[in-house]
Amino acid sequence: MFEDEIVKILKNEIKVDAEKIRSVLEVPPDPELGDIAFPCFILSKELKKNPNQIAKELEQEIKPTGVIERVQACGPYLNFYFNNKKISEVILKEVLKKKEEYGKGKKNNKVVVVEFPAPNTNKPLHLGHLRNMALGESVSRIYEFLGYTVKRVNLYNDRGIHICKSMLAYKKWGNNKKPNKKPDHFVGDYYVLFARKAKNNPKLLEEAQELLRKWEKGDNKVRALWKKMNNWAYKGFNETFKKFGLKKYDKNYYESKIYTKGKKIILEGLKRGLFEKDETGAVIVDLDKLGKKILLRSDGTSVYITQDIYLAKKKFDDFKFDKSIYVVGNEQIHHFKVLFKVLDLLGFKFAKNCYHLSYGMIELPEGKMKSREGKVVDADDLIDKMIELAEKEIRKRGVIKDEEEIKSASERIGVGALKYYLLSYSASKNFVFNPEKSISFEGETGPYLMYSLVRAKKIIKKSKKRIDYKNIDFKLLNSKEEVSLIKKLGEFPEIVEKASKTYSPHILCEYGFNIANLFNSFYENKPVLNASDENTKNARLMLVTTYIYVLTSCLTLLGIKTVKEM
RNA sequence: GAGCCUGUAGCGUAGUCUGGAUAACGCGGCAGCCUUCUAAGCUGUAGAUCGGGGGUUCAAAUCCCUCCAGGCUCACCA
Repeated sequence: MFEDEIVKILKNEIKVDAEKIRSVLEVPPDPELGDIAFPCFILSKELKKNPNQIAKELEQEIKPTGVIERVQACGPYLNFYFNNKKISEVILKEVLKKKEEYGKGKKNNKVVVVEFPAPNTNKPLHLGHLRNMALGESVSRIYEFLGYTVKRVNLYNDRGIHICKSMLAYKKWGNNKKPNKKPDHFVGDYYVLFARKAKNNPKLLEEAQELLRKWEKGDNKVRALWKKMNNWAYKGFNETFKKFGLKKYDKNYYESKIYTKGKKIILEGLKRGLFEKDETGAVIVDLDKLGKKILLRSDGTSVYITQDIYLAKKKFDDFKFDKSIYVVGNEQIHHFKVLFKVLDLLGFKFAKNCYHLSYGMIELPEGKMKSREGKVVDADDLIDKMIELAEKEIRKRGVIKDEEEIKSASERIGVGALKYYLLSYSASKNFVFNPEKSISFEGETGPYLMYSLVRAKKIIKKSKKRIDYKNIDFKLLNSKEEVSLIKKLGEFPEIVEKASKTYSPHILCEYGFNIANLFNSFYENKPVLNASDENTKNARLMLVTTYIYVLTSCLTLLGIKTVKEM
């Protein structure tokens, strides 16, 4: 926020371009050492002096101006100290003026398409989907916040042999029953049943394949069953999406509608000599380091990537996106490299704006999740368990009395804890999920941030009277608790920017925890309502108010809902 | 065989892109703090040869090489 001033000052003293100066500026490891440091190493070669001496000389020559109060050499570093009163004034006034808009980007005309979580319709969602959804939703919100128009899309893998398996099991043993439980779970049960029965009866797989052939021919009965079961799946998914706090999808794509498409694009590419035909008649592309890839089978039918090529173009036609983000697990890294390369070969300009946001797998202490064997952490079960645990904690504390409020707060706290947990890892990391130990409500967790917000809000609520923030004496906010919190609040806009550029919600998790942590120290040590005098009280109230705006924004970007009390 | 990802206190992670000051945070230990705005909180303390080994550099968790361990992937599965 204030680095420009330092760059300007240094530029007058040394012959290094602004860009370079800015890039080496850093935040000292200890606040005692100042706010911004300029390491003088880069000058020592050119000036043939040791950096300590350079720092000393610069210290003599530079006269503090503006928000800079003091310049001090410390070894090879030249440390700049801000005038706390001045930067407090700038930051707090800025937040208070913009309120929930603080850190927001100006509305631009750019469109970002985010695809997630692309489930199969033969079984319910699991923990992996929750990680996917938490990431997809958060990234969507971050881009929206920065002024982009975000289109959330989902792709349903609604056809294929796996779907036919659950269909067959239902046909054989379902007795035409209607779901007596959450409908996607009902469907999933038949998928597991199929796997169990097929273990001792290989003929079942043949039957499922026969079912798939009938489906492809458009057999009325098979299609009707397929529709019925898929609708159960969708109904169940939608409940989970809602419970997990996803915003509505702008568009759903269905594999059944596109799985034969894309052929035309490939054949045109073949005509233009981009691809070749092998001796069997299959269309292939040689991508050098990425290897070869079949684009059309020898019988002329599409493979998976064929429809993905079609879908990529369809998305572009539908939304004219400036960026298209695929939230998909890291086992498909190679697939997306190939996809984007082929799109590029085909001459689609949007190819370079496609991004695969890949994330690591979640394993259980006993090993990988296997849905066929029912060895999964089910999404709904986990969400429900979190909500239950949250409710237990709420009742233990007894702050909330109203039953409706308890229910609503349990949901928000349980889901908030889960989301924070899933988002706090860098996406690329695999991790082991331990149901007993993984998610807690204390320490660096979602509820920690939520609780800190509740305390802040309570202060404002209790203060009752409206405060005139025009006549605040900012030098009263001079304790280390206050100053460090204010400085951190000032970082919010750049933090959001960084999170968007690197598709990294975990940066916001960490930031939210940092400000909550600083606020809690402030809360512990600096009474607001019982401050020693009225001016101090008002200044602190202003700080609390701005904190509420920033933390609320931060939580919203993570997809975490807030509560009034807890 | 090749490519990509991961390896940081007992445990879980951030920091690696863009090299800089005593490697940061949470959990768990240990020692404290509720007559004062909600203790889902706060304070203090112990705990790390940053997977191993080389190299580059004034300076390496960070860059390069190499080895080890785990995961994922490599043309008609999705």
